[in-house]
Amino acid sequence: MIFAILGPTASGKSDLAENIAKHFNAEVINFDAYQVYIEMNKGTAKPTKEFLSEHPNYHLYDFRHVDDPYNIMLYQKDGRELLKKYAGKHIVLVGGTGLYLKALLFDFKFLEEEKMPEDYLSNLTNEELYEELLKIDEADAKIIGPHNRKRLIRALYIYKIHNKSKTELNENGKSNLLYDDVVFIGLNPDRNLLYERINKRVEIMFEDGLVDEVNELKEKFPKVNQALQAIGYKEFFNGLDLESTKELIKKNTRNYAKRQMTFFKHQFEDVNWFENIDEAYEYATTRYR
RNA sequence: GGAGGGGUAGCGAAGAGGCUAAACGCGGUAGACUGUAAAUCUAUUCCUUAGGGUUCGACAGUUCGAAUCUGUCCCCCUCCA
Repeated sequence: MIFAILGPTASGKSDLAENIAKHFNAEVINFDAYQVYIEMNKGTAKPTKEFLSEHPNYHLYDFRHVDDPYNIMLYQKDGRELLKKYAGKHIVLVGGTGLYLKALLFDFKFLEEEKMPEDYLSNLTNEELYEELLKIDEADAKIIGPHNRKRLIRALYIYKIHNKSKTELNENGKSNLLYDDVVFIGLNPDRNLLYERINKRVEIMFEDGLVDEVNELKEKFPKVNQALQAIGYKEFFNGLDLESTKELIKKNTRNYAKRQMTFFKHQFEDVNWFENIDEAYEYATTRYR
């Protein structure tokens, strides 16, 4: 069985995964875009290094340096290799990056490509980018909208290097589930409760030394920017005092949790939703063996 | 006690007779999503059975018409005593 555990941040996914993995003696594979980085610990709520070293069945955590950015294609490749390797065993997938999970389990195809230059099309205005994409791929342009600069540029870059529009390219990789033994288990705690837990968690991150970790990161990797877009890190660059920074992190995390729910609710079918981890655990362990 | 300034939607804040259910920001809610995804972007936010109904500290006025003008009252802030 492949148990895919999804839900917003601070919903209890990690605990649930740990319990289910223990019960089934399963391999655990992460699908969280930021827990892959070695230098990011406190702010990502990653399992501790001690825990990971004692649990060799945990995969795709803490293995990548922040100056060597990871991406969805690499994730898909690494993840699928692991799924193949442990095909005979129970597997637990946990994480918060819905798109990574989709790319792993569904029929998404990624072509080899050069990294997009940082300043690609930076001379064009949003309107010009939008007009350009409308000509090439009207459907995608309409989905992206005229203000979503980052994704407009990406769509145009795809066309430039692959000579096909995003819509054309995605045709061969529709939303077909590639594995037939996947059980989706979703955690959806009461919103107020979730927000309380998020607030509390951020407090604990600060107590645990998040500030030191961020300072160290800034010092060691002054040029890294991808990793520092993460919530719990980017807020330290706003020139705010510590208390305001903390409140901003709480707010951004709450907003993020909401976005995660939207993605999981709408991008995955056949999810068994639970309000708390006990019900979810009960479901997983009594229904499957 | 004296002199000023102010009370506007969940919060901050514009508006100084009709174009105002009230700009804008924040927060909230809903949504989009195929290579930066903890990213990026969109919609909505007084109530509503969608026809309307109640709003700008309270009450009473002026006016065809008031958040905007007048009076009284209640709060808040600053300065002088």
